[in-house]
Amino acid sequence: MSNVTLKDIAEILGVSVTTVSKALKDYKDVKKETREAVRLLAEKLNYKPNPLALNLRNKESKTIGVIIPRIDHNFYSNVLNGIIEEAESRGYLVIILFSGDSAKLEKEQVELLKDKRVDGVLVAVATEAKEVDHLKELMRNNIPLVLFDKVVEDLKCSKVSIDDEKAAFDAVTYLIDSGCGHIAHLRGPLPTETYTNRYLGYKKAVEAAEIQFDPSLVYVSEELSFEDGYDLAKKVMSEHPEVDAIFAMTDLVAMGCLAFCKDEGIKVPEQVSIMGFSNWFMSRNSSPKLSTVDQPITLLGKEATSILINEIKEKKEDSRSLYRSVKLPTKVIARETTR
Amino acid sequence: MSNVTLKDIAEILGVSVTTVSKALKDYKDVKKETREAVRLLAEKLNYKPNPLALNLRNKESKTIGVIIPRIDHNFYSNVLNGIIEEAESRGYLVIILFSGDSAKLEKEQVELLKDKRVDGVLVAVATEAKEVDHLKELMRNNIPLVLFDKVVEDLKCSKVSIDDEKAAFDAVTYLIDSGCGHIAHLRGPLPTETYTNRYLGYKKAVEAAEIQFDPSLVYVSEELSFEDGYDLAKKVMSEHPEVDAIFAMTDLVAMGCLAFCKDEGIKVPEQVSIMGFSNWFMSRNSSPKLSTVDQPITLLGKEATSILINEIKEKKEDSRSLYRSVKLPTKVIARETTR
DNA sequence: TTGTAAGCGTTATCAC
DNA sequence: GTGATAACGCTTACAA
Repeated sequence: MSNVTLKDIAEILGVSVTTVSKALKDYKDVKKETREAVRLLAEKLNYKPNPLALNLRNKESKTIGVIIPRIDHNFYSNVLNGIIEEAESRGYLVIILFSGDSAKLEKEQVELLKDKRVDGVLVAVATEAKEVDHLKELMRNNIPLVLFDKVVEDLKCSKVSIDDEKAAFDAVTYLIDSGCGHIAHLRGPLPTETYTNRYLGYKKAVEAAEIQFDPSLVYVSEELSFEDGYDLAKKVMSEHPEVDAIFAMTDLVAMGCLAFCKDEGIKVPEQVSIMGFSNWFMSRNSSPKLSTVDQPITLLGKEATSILINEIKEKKEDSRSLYRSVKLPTKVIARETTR
Repeated sequence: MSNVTLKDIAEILGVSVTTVSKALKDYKDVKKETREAVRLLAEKLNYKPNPLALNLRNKESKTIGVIIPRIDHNFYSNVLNGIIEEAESRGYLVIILFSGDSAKLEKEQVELLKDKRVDGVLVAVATEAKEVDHLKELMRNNIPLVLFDKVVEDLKCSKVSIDDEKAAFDAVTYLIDSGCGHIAHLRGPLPTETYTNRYLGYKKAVEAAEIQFDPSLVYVSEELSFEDGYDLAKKVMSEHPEVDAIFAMTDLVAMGCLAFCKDEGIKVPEQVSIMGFSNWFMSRNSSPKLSTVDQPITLLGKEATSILINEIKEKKEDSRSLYRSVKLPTKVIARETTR
């Protein structure tokens, strides 16, 4: 059986609880033999300190909370991978809650975590979350907070995200360098910063190459779905037959484009290059294999967690440092849908 | 600010902590006015009981632990969806740990959860886990345990899984009913029960239709990858040109088969029907759209969690009931790769 | 070198 | 009606 307490050990050995506690923590003021005896018995009884008691005494839970919009999405499950690994290796447990991309639910989850006394919180803010009062409230309560993925600029806390603008810039520059001059861009819904940044990168790359920027080459996919990609590719090709490259803001949409081209007998990449975004594992399984942009997703989770835990430690030592803002670099993966 | 305690309220009101506690819990033996006053102030100060203290007192953590092989896999992230939702709605938080399909790591994670005093544990056992001593140890410690997905038969605890055998039986029967008589089966690696059950379902369906069972029509995919599907389809068609249907144990492999057929100009489903398994979201995005078997994955998570929490409650009341063993039913989704 | 006592926040028990 | 006390398991001044 388990659940051995200090008291149990103390009673068996006929010493006080204090002594047992000290012996186990290598206090110098306990006699060698006593210490040995205690350790031996503790080992034998498989003593493990009760974290519930420690939590209460130390006013910490050794737990961090994570709020993400959803989990059935490759991006977030990979981030979680990094978060959980990093947290575990540093002695923290992770509690996961979903916001379902609803500002209201996000607020409730923050509340729940606060009430549960987690030591710190990691949030990928909901798409529709404009208000950040609940996050400010967290900080007012002196609970370390780190934002990741979707980031709110005017909130004074650490942030970790992908450098979407540069990623898109690099991807489009790659297309241009490979000889494409009429590049269409399929972007995501407007209010989302991620997609706006990718769009901005596209625009800058085009302009940097001294190609006239043509707004009519930018299309919006609302659903970010395979079907959207298929339909939009059709639209692009009929409205702009001169197009020789499509840069889609996510792989699934790019694969829709690819399917359309195959169905229409449009040669990829000879006639039209296709560049995706995310390096989703399925992108390796298309034929031709999709070129895309790789994001260090797991690293994103690790990094955010590492910063958060550092802030938790700093808080305990009253040595608060400046908030960090990290943008992780990406890499263009040229496979077979680009020249 | 937060972190208001009973003591704070008591001091302000000039009553004892006991009275405050009672007032807040609707004890009948506290005067109406006192109760009102306490509640009002508690509300105003936004008092929230400190769960760390409650945990210690009640010897429970209101937390359940989950061990899964990995998270970057559609199946497990969907299960987690169900687990977290159900747990949250019943007042429990969820801690997630990975086994990486390693028996050794799984053992360590179980240990960690035990030390952390979670109230119950949910495990999808690692593929290579043959030994279950660590799980037995949990039960010896009287910590409720529910197994899900991969299940170990000779362990006395509740289990929730998909009825793989019946699912495969139904899928293959569908193929037979649609006129296929030479059905190849692509199964997963041998020691895994899931794949063996699907294989058994395939075999039974064939035999039930009085078709001579031919072991050479069964192929093993070690990697469960798209490429495996592609290569295996090639092998099947060259070794058994008479084959008019392929039943693959997972959608990704089925999509590999489909890609091979397309490349070779084999008409699907006219010449060869293809049936996948899992109803992975991408299966809707192939052309033709993949027929498959839908599994109630999120429900699996919900169900396992519900049973676990019930057992936790029963344990508190010393009213242990029998272990439940649930097999969730599946559904054949006939799309365009079957007749 | 060892032990006593207080405290973390809560609640159940028993006096008053 | 109300409150003092003990207890959950652990740590740490402070005494002895």
